[in-house]
Amino acid sequence: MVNPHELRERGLRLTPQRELVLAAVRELDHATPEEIAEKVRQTHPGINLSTVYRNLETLENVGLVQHSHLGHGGASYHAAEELAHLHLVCGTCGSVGDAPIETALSFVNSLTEDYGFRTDVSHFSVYGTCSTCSQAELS
Amino acid sequence: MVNPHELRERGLRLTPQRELVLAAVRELDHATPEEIAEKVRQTHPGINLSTVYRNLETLENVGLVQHSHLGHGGASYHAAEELAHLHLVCGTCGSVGDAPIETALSFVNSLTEDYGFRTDVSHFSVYGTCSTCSQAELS
DNA sequence: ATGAATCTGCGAATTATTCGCAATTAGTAT
DNA sequence: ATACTAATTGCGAATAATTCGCAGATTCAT
Repeated sequence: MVNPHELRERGLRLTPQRELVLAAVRELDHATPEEIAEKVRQTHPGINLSTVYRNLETLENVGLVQHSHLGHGGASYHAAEELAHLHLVCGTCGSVGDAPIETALSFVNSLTEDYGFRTDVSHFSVYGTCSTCSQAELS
Repeated sequence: MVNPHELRERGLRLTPQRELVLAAVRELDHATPEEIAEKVRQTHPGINLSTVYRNLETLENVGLVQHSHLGHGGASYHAAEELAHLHLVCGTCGSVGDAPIETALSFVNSLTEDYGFRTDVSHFSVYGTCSTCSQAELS
């Protein structure tokens, strides 16, 4: 899951913790630091939460992982190579749906044209009500 | 600034703290609970931060105020009657720009059509890089 | 004026994240 | 292999933001 060279090439040391954090991010997809720590503990029970936070930051700095802000505000991490997509966060049930990034293309383009604002699509979140909860409201 | 009846009509008691919190939200526009407390303290020095939090929640429940999540995650409150607009949050300098809600209209519509997802535009945030920071990057 | 329910203040509890520091470890030079 | 330096880890404490419990105060209907 983790090629030692991808870390060394970016000037990072190869530690078991770091490799496991990266592997966990890749396996879990959109996980909180706490969830990532949980996953890592399956093979490395002693890992400290601070170490997870620090490695996430380090891995993000070298471009191997990214984070996005979903509903509540707590950051959620995913592998950089993962296809970027939109997050549809339901404020009622808390579910997070996905939509292809192309859906936002013309919207993103108009922000660039009109305001010079370059939207970071991977960091982008949409809040609202999912179809399930919308229907439940009617009854 | 605050008509007593708007609170009573919604089943809320009229307390100085509550009125001041609502007035502060209306004056400040997009303020954090801490900033709102600060404002209220100008006329009511003793107000407790918990009271501010509780009143914001109460006022939101009856539809007088709303909150949105900007950059970092901390909630920001504004009056419900305020014109809704998009927030363009710059991840580099932290500035928050505005754009008219119409910019997102077709985007919002396609989410509804394709996914049944009803986007809550007032809760909507766009992350990216503002034009100033974009230009600074080039040098 | 009285009473019940609502609010407030206060301090403690939570949750999420960061920090300082000493001990350990990885990678490099010998 | 050995030794050295800098990066990294674990740990516990520090912060920051928010929530909670509870006792006393206040609002509002009677």
